[in-house]
Amino acid sequence: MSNNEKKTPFRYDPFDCNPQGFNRLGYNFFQDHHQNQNPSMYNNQRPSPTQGLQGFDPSSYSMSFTDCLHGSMDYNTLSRAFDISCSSSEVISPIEDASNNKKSSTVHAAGDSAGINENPSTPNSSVSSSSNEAAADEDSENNKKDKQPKARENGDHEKNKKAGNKPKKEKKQREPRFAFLTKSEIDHLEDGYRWRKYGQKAVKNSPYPRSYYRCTSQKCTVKKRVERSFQDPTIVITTYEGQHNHQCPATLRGTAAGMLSPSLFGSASVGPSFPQELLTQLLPPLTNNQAVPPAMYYQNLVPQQQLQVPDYGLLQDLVPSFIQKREQ
DNA sequence: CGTGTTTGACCGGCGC
DNA sequence: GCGCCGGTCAAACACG
Repeated sequence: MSNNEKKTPFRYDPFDCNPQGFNRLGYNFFQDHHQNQNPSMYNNQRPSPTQGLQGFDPSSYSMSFTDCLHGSMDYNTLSRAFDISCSSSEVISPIEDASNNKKSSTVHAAGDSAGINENPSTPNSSVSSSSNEAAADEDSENNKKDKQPKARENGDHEKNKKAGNKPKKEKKQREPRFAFLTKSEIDHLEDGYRWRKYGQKAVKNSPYPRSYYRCTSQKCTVKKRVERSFQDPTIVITTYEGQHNHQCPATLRGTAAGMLSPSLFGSASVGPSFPQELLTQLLPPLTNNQAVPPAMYYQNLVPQQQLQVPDYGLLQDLVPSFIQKREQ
């Protein structure tokens, strides 16, 4: 119910461009890379609690992220940018897709710390992750269930599920996913797009349910999941899947999103006026098949001091994998 | 009436 | 084979 927004005092006002508005939300991001198929990455060394955004210099990202904004980078490039960034900031870390396989879902979702227990906490308040199925994990991913019944997504889903028609496992490329950890009291954050909730499920080992949203725009298959970290209820985990193939409604309306010029993403301009909710509006339309993790924007925009999550297993689970990837 | 939410049922993968 | 679980569907419902 969109009433969540009404309830929370932290409701973001897109027009509120003051720094405080920005600071209301602490966030970071994690990237759930599908290419990281090695489950062990979750279990291995964890970054020290002092790692994370410490020393993170947003300005170092400006180039890459600006490019991202313009959709001029491919995912590999982005990844490289991430790696570079990581090397200097130790912030970003690719992680397995949070939901494409059970392993990872247990990881980031709430609570099932099974498999990834001890994790030095990261000082960051938020983490984001993205996954790019197209990138590298075809094998395992494709063999796994394609939860989103392809047929359904394509429209002819009518009675398929009942009919039990199994059009054999066709290779399915899943949409890239980008997850965000947001410190917010709002469950469903405004991001400029319109979403329709199509499901809600209880999350194992978590008192907080997970909500499933789908972009209401026709032919836009973007979905997002929203759940709350059970370890730190103030953290909302939003996972986007896919990219919008249309303009952001808010942008079209000439709202705040329209004010957000990509140039503002320059390091110097990383304005406090960029609330998390708006960031996704800046995502370029699906002009190519590259994944452009909004997370990067977040990363670029979020001053580390805003990241203030004290404890959250989620992040702990997510960040380490980044580190490892970087070290590979 | 259009739009969005709720919620139980269903599907399919996975582990045992 | 069975149960668990994540994800989705779709009817019913709520709301403006």
